Amino acid sequence: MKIDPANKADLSAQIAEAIRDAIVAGQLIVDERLPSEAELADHFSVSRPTVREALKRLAAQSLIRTQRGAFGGAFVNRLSYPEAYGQQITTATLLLSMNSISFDTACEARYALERACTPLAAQRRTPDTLATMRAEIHCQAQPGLTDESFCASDVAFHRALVDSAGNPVLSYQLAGAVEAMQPLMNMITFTARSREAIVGLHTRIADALEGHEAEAAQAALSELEAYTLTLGRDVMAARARPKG
Amino acid sequence: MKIDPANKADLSAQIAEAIRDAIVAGQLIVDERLPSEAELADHFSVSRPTVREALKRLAAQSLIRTQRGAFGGAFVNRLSYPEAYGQQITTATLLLSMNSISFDTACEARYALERACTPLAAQRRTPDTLATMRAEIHCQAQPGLTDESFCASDVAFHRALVDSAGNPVLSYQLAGAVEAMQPLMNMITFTARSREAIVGLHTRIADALEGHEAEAAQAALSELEAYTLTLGRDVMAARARPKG
DNA sequence: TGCATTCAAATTGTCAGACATTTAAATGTA
DNA sequence: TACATTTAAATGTCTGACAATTTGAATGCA
Repeated sequence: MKIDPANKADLSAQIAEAIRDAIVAGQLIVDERLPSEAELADHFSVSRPTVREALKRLAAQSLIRTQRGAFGGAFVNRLSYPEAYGQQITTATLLLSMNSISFDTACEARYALERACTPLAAQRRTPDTLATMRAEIHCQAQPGLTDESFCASDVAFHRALVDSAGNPVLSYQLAGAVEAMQPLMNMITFTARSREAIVGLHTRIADALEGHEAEAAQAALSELEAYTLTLGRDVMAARARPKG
Repeated sequence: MKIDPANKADLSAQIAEAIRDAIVAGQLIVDERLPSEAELADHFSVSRPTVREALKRLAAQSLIRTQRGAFGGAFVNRLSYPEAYGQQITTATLLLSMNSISFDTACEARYALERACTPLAAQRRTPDTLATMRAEIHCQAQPGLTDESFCASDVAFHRALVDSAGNPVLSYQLAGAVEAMQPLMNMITFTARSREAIVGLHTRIADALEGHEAEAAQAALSELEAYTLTLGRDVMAARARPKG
């Protein structure tokens, strides 16, 4: 973990990068303690606040954790799946909300990725993930549900579908695609009829996975994509219309 | 953007979270200027260094950018694709390297996701992405290439394959899956014979995309997955063997 | 000796004030 | 008008200090 060149900009960013590089390169092992802030300040010839700003940058990325007290300090953090999930979701959500992505584009990406999971899910689905899907389907069929709660349950169903594939890397990668859709889905008003249609397709997917029928699941998923697209387009058309 | 409760821990984290929530909730628009550090310090009743630590946390996540000078300050940053790519890649790479993911699991996830792109890629591939794939194939056929350069070119090929789908959301989601595999692939020693096989499969994929043949591309991709898996397993077996 | 208590040291968290640097607007001048 | 200078506002950095927290060792007592 070395020095900064004669660069003149943003010392804390440079220091953070140097430490990050050391972690990524494996020079700092998980749970290893970094030098104290005072030692780091001395090493990089900067003041302690500057070092602290650098450490906070790393903490924001879950690369380190800090502990107060004697023999405390900053430690290289094992990036856990929940932490990675969280970052993935907030990043994906912001990317979609800030870059005027069309509903179609986001929808296409989400369903393409989910279809990638169905063959594995049909093969490996567990009683646990099936039960989750059934429970969410039951929840979606409740009459008094708000649109927002319906969307939340929809997301939970799709998450269970992805988890059925039994591949944690896949679950991590899909977390963003599934969760980031929720704000877009929340713009849709779900009529009783559209809810019924969605619940029916969800049931077909769960049935297919339970019966280890990959193609049937994929077909139902594609139908769901097409139906979601029409719902989204209706919303856009209604917005474009001159009068309410 | 409001107050902190009577919580006693880590003011800078609380402040960062409050501002982040305001951004995610849309209370702070892209390119909007945040109050100055002094004003924020006053608003939250903390000192300026504490505010600065909070702002550095947000800067590390590309949520804000800062500008010096008069009428400078912190501005809500539009999360661009390149920035999101970068975060995606480092997070995915660390997740894989720190959690003892098996080669098989990572490989399965990567190829499942790539297969999700091939139908779209076969439909929308452009002369540009095809040219990139051809160029990388040509590069991979060079005799004097190091294993590392071969891997780098392999990653570039797959990235072009993903980009062929013409869906930026998909490209973003796949960035982590594709790039994070590179360290794992770097452990493999590519013989002349295995390189030949891979180049052959890459060529089949490129040909299939050029001819808009989705199934052929998918078949070649599946063969490539199987072959990559055997290469990875050979490495693992060689490591497990008692003597060199 | 054995155990509980106390104390000291190390380290992060926070604060206050100051100065340096950068940038753009305002001002002055030819 | 066009250009140079000044000025003000803001971030970047430093110094020094104190508070809070945690651990380990020293201490006191039975």
